[in-house]
Amino acid sequence: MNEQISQAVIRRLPRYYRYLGDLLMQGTERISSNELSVKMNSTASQIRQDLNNFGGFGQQGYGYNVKFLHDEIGKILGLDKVHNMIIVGAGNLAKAIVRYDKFERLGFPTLAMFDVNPELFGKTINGIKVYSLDELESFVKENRVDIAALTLPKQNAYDAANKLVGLGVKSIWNFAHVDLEFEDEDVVVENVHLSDSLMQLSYNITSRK
Amino acid sequence: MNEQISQAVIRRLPRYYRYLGDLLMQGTERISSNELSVKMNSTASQIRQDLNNFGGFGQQGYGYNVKFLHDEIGKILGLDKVHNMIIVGAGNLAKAIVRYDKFERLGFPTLAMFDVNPELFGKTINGIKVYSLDELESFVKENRVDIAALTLPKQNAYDAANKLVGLGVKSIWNFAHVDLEFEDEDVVVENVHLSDSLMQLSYNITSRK
DNA sequence: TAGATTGTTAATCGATTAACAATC
DNA sequence: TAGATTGTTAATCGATTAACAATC
Repeated sequence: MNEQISQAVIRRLPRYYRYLGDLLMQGTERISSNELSVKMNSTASQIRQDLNNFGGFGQQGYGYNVKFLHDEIGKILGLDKVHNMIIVGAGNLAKAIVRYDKFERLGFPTLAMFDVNPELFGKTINGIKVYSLDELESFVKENRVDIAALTLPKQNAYDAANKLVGLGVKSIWNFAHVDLEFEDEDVVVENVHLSDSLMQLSYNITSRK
Repeated sequence: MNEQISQAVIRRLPRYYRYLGDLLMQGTERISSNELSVKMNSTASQIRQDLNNFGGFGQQGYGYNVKFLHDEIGKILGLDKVHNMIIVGAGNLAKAIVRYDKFERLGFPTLAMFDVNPELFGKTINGIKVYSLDELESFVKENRVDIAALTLPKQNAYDAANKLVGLGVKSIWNFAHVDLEFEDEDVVVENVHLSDSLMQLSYNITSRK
């Protein structure tokens, strides 16, 4: 798999996955790109183009088998594998993530949380233990950590991120309001910048007036 | 202001705002599009194009005045105005939002939270009171509510969203994993789909292998 | 076989980058 | 005035949409 697929396409995959999951639950067996495009408010053409980046999942004259396509997109997204997660920074956002069962169900269990605040050490949130940041190194060495969610303040995010990458963690789900960059080319970063999102909303409010 | 500006541009504005804010704090007075592009890992051309959608903020031979540009982008994003916010669904994510002072500092104070759980009624989180969802109507009528953050489960999100829009709330910051659509054309929705974000990360992990 | 719908190529549209004249 | 750097037009690149032959 080497023809680099654009992030525009990747960003749409979870949405396909969600709509197909809904259809599956409703017991729908097959769907055409056109029917799906109506539901999703997109175009049949885009759907077919997107899917054909990964292979021919449909059948002429029939459309797509919902269950099969759902499974295939799941595999493309790596949802057939378990990705162990740790959360660095045990604040409110961390709590929200660790209490949100859905991530675990999707194959992203949280193994542990880390913080600098000694009052939290040893406490558990939703059954997940909070460790001292000092224990990060030994923890990462003893456990397979696929993803580190960074939910700490801007100022501490850089150091934590570098430490994590130094320890071999290859992917970071970054909630801190900074742009992380690494020398190591195969570190993957996904940013969730809530204030950027809020500002975008604000712009769209303002521009409608 | 009518030449519709693309969301691709808008999505970059908060990032400009952040970098300019950092420069401001460092005491930098002026910056050229080229210097800024190096810092931001983008292109000088893109920066100039983006900014010129809104006006000529620079000066030939000089570059951009950091403070002036920062302020102007703030105004474009509507950060010179206060946007009152309520949070519907007083779960962990709601707590994270209401405890994150930054939003208030940016001009997005939270007025109140709403939930269905009677145990929460009357409680305050970070000084913000939790009301019953039944009180939503009277609250919205008595207070100016610019933004409603939706942090409740999928199943309840539709109803809450429709109720809000029916009451005249024009913009929704949607954390529920559904796509909201409204007849009212000037309702603005900004989605934060955390699981989509996580899946995108997962894809990028998988595709690097 | 006829009808439906995909997979895929071609056309269009929009966004990014390059180039350069205008101007501070 | 000379140098720097913008604002803006033109060129390129990439993503979306349209069209249609392939095929179930």
